Amino acid sequence: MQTSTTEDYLKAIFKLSGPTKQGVSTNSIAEELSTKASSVSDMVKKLADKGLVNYVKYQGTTLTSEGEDIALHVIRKHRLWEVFLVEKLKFGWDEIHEIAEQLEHIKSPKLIDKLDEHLGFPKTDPHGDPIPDKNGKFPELNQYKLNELTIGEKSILIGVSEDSKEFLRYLDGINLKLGSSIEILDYFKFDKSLKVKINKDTELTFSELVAQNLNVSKEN
Amino acid sequence: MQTSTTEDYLKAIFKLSGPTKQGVSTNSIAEELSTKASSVSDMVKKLADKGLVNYVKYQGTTLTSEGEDIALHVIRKHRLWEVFLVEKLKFGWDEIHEIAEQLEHIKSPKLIDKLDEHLGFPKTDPHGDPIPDKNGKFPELNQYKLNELTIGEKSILIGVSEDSKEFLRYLDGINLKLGSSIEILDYFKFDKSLKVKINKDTELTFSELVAQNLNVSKEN
DNA sequence: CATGGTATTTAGACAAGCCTAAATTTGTTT
DNA sequence: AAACAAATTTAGGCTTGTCTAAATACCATG
Repeated sequence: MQTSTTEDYLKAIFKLSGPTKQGVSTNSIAEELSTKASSVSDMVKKLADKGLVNYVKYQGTTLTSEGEDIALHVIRKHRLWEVFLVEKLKFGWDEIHEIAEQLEHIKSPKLIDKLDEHLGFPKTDPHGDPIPDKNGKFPELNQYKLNELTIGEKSILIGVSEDSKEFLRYLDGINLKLGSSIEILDYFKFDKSLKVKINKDTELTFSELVAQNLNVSKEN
Repeated sequence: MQTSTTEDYLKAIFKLSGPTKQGVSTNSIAEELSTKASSVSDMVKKLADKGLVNYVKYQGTTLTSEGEDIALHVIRKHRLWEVFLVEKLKFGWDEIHEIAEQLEHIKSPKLIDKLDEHLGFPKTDPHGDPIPDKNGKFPELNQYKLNELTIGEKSILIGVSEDSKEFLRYLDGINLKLGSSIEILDYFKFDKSLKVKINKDTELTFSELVAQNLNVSKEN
């Protein structure tokens, strides 16, 4: 059984790996977890000893399949608890993250299965993020964050995860609406920004932050 | 904010203090928490430094009012989660303790108040134990464990917390039924056993374990 | 291809809690 | 009152995960 710190590291590495499963830098893990690079260096060595990550000095970290499995189960728990907090306890969607950060570490497989049932086997959390099933498989949703797509894929905007006025005005300004098409032209690893073509005519660049908040369906 | 270890110590000391709020021995805390007396010695010193317990070497430990307040809030959380597990998730009453042991350490006052509301402000947990309110006050229930009474008090049996065949047959054997009267004649500190008079005619002795499982109303 | 800057790792410490073994206090028994 | 047993505390160490400071590796730029 893992400590909650171990679970936090695996979850952070999973999140930072992105869909391409690239190696994750020590510094990025440190930033994600609000800790120091030296602590991360120590820790990933220990995780590697336990077979949860692949780690080569100076070359970044990836999850092993066992590590990924644990990360997916933690994400499952986090997202199910978020559904509970919003649906049953009537929390606002902006208050639930840090509570779910704690609840996700509760150890009891039976608890989480019963919670899943109690909630009616939801497929997504209150932010629209997909909830892995008990085997760690994501449901087939045809709903993605734009930054989960790869170069060349075409998609349709079906929603946003952020509803601040600033963000929505920005989308207006570039003429991006629900139903607009978005094609990924290029991906810049350095800042994770995306070059895209929208509405089949306009090329522009999205920062990672913008891309994360655009929910799309892949076009077949 | 307290660590969950601190909360566990305070809860254990509260439980062991009993209604008389007697000083608690190092060894009894160690046993309650499945740890060693030397660890307890260390820890109560630290708790005393933080103002949560009164500790005099070789003379036992009591809670300060601040320590008691924390203990009562942990108990509140534990019992509310137990209600949730049984009422909402349909757990059996025998499976919930260790899950609640984890859930009781979740930090979020708002969470616990919303949970309380969601559950309809229950006054007792699935074992019949009273749930302190958000100020740490126990509800007035006129329902007690027999071992919470003091010498001289008279009571009526209204329920049992343990429903094994062995226990129920034992009660039959001494002619103790719902509605029977029980008067506390004496209390033996050494093994926490009670000398009682039942049905206004028969004197006998209950072990602590038996007394804990007899729920009574005080007679006015 | 040398050099400087950034990323990363190592070295050495620290706090929280736990342990075993040894010392000390308390309290009981004669 | 002495001596022994039980309870308790102290001493010294261990693990997990953290930190700062110093050393080292990588890489881009000139």
